Amino acid sequence: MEENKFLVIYGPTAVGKTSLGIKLAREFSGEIISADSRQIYREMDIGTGKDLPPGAVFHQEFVYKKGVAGWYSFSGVKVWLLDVVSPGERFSAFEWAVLAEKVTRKILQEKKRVFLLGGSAFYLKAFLEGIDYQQKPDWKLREKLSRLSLRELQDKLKNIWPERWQQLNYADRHNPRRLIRALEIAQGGIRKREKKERNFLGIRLVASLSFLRKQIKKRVEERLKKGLLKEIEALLKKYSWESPGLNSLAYKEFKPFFQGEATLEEACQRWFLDEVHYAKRQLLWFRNHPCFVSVSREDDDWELVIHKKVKKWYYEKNGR
RNA sequence: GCCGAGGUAGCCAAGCCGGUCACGGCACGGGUCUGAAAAACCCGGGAUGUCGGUUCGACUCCGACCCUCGGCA
Repeated sequence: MEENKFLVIYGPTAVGKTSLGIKLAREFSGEIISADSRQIYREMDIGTGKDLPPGAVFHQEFVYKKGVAGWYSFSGVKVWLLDVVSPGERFSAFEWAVLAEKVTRKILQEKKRVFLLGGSAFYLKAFLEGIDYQQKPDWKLREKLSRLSLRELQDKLKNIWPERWQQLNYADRHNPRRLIRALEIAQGGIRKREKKERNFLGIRLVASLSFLRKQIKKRVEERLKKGLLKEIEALLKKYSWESPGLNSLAYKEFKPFFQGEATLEEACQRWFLDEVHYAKRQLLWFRNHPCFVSVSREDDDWELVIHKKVKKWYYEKNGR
């Protein structure tokens, strides 16, 4: 098996990545690593759309720091990195990339191909290209800095790390999170890390917004029927609205409802819109990346086209 | 029919006593992204119900009309 020849399947929510991934994995004997920043949370199945097969059993393989790595079988295909941490736990793109790396080795040991599949672009990016600076999140510092005004954060960064300030674009200079992160790196001494270079074929499965709107609408209704509200109630018994996991689509929108400040209908409307906005933002990633090919889900031959690309990727030299 | 309230963008909504290209929010469109990313942030286009009147000048004042809402009948 070709080492380090990854297949990446990326696309907006509700475009149909998972079923595509399972099909391809079966045919090309792959195992899937889920790149989903919300499905890493245990106990959050309906809202995050894990779509676990009925009676699916979690097979734990190893524990690394706070994360548990294991797999579920989807029609015979192993899907890794679901249910990694509890909803009360913070997680990061970097930590995900580390786990994904470890899982990768397991999969290769089994002589299987590695498929990375998911909609969390930043997670994929962290795995595929690495993250430049090494500096762990310092939540105490972040909390302290978050009390400063935008202006103060900007001035601070200009003083402490002027080069970084220069690099930031207009949008980021107004983004407290980015400024805080930059200050966090600066106070840690600015340690650079080597860039990663992965050999991969990226499939970017896309669709028009009107198509996605329809799909999202369906999903929203399905998930409500499946008992999303009950799932949230159960979560609230153990966690709170402040828990990292609960700050997810399909959950956070129901906070006003559960607190009596909005009707169910209003909450659902908000949720639907948030999902659409999310899909729109997802559509922006990787669209000009040289290793990604974009295929529209609305083309009649989309599956065929992808199939050919994958085949070429695995069986032909320089097949991209 | 009478009384009261009101008609500002797709929706919600500011606009004291008339004076630069009419505040915002949501939606919509376009983007950013290096350890919170389903996050956070940036940019953009659109509006004064209709007809008259007063005035140098009206979203703002007056009149009529047309709608909407609440109450009385």
